Amino acid sequence: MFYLLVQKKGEAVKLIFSKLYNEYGPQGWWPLINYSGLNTAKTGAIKEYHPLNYDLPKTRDEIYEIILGTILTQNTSWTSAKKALLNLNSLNAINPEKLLSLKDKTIKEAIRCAGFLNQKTKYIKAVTHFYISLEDIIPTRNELLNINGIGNETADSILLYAYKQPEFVVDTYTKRIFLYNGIINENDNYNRIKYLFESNLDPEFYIYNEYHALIVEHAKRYYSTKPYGEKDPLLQNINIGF
DNA sequence: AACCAGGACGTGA
DNA sequence: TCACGTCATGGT
Repeated sequence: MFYLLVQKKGEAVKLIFSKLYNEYGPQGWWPLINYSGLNTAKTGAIKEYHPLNYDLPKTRDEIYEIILGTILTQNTSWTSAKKALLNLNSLNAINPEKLLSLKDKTIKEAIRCAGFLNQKTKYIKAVTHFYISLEDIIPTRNELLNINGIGNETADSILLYAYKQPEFVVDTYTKRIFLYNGIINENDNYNRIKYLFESNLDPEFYIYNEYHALIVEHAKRYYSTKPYGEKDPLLQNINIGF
């Protein structure tokens, strides 16, 4: 009885991935300003997304840029977070040592546009000290969670997108889509939802990468204004038979 | 004018 | 564990 339900939820997880991928294609996450390789971006130019290129990030500063981005975009639109990153970039501060050489006030003004400037400045400095101490080692999830400012989603985002580790990222959009479609419950916590995905997908980082990015793309279209999901043309009635 | 944005922390049950 | 208030700014 329960087993059948679990199995159907697992099938839905797989089915929704293929539907989203067929609809939107590869998403090219995590966005990077001026990433290494390929063409020429001048200062301020943004190539940002890089579909089907799973080699990024390559450099130490590109990894660092993603870590900065995961904190800057907490409860904030990517548009705002990106502006903050561009401000930091114009200070040459998308580099851990350079960032720590800045005064708090300078950092705060640079990231003001992304909101929560006081706590995000603390968070960024904390993770930067940790990042320098790592010296090219891949951090563990618990190490990340012990840093002030890094919770479940940010830890998984860093592991998945900065370090290519197969850790599924669960965000508010994920909860919204899968709750609306009857695949999770209101009271399912972060790790339970994470397990639903990880136990039904091949543990490949590029699959988790695309799935989370596709969820965000789809949710921005149909799950941002209430009533959430009502106009979703793709997943409507996907839960029939549960 | 209220609501939302690619959340996390501190507190008190 | 878990619900709740708080953190800040920008766009719709």
